Amino acid sequence: MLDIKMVSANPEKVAAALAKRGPKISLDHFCQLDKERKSILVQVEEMKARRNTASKEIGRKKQAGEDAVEIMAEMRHLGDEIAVLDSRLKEVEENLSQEIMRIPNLPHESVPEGLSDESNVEIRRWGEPVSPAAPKAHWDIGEELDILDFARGVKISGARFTVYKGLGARLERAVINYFLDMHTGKHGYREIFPPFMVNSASMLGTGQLPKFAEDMFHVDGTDYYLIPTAEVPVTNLHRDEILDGEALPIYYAAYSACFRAEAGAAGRDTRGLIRMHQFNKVELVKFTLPEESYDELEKLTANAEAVLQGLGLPYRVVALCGGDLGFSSAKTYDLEVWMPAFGGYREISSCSNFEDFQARRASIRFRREPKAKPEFVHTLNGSGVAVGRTVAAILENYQQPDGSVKVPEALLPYMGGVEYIGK
RNA sequence: GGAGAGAUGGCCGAGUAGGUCGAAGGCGCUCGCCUGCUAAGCGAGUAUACGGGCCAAAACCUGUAUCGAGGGUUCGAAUCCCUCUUUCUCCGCCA
Repeated sequence: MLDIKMVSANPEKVAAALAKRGPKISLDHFCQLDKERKSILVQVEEMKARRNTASKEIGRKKQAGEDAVEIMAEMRHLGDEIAVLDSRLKEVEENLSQEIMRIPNLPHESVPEGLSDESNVEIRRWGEPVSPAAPKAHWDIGEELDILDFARGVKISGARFTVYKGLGARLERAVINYFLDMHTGKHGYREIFPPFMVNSASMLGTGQLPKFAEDMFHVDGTDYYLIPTAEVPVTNLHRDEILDGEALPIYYAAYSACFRAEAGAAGRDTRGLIRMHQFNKVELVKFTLPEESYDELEKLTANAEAVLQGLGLPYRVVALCGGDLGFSSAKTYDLEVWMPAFGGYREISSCSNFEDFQARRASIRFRREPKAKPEFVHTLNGSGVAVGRTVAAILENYQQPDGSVKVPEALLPYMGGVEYIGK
């Protein structure tokens, strides 16, 4: 969330920055609530101050054996009035905090103008997209080789679930390990294996709640949600903490299964591994000094790119325009991998700098010096990268004329030396 | 799941017949003094949020709230009552 003080002091500036995201986001209601809150606060605090002095006076009188009945009666009235104002204040504050949580992050100045993904700007490409004459889609390859079983996924669970079998299951596991090993090795991230269910406070901390409840799976009768990404548990690791400035930046890499309801995606990507209710992902999360977060975003993106390069998968990097930017993000690069059967690039990673937007909501701070005032850290995260989509890309990019799939060299150690699937 | 005991400031730890307790004391930390350095010693200071004084900040002054969270009783609650969360110990169950 944004800083309430900052918004209320510069509503025009904030509105102008938000305009980049598209349809006007009105701040009028927010400003009005903020004003109301302050005026009630001034009144009620003055009344409480009076009550506090009077209460002390009563205590003093009683100890001195004097009569205090009159003041006590007076204070009873005042107490009633305070109660009324307090409850109104609470109501206003609740509305205000809902209102501030509804306002998205301000896009960074470098974010391209534009309202749809068509305005996203390609930054660079890596690798030569090569497609066989008649490329097969990964779901056909997977079924022909009997390593993906969509029909049985539907039977035992439902649409958007699949079963990996044999070398398919092994390939998925190999990719996970390859990613983790590269990030925790060469790239210097600390490995985290988080819970796959978190409480609502964590979901609020990273911004999935209150706005996006319908995108998640909730465990009935509990306060638990299935995580849509490891970003949630890993970023919340330091919720309500004050970190030592010396410890920054902190780099975490986490594998997790991810669960998404995909409400509103009916009919999209119904075949294959692209859009599942459950998928695997290795996520990169950083906590950094504010002045370093944009450098760190570049490095984070490069780290995500490195695994695609290591696998020899062609991809491109795209800077999201204002209209395509996620709610909490100030700037995002998407990595899109080449999918031969699709004949185009598909998103496989999203790397974002949230600046202090998540940190403020989750109260993640640091001190530059031991006695210095706490400041909010900047948080970043990026997929490093989506595993299911990577497997899909491998199947399509490494398909052979004889129907088999060549295993990328980097994965050989993880595949027990198997060089081809289906041979 | 059952029984019992806890949850206080950066840390440790007082504080239950409700009143001057934002909270003793200690440690740590900061600044100053002092001893030729160090150690010891002396003095002062040392929470956060949100308001107001000054709608340009900082500093300062001041108010309110905060002793796990929420609610209640009361003129007044760290202290009493209720609910919840959580930690520890024991029992049961389980991977």
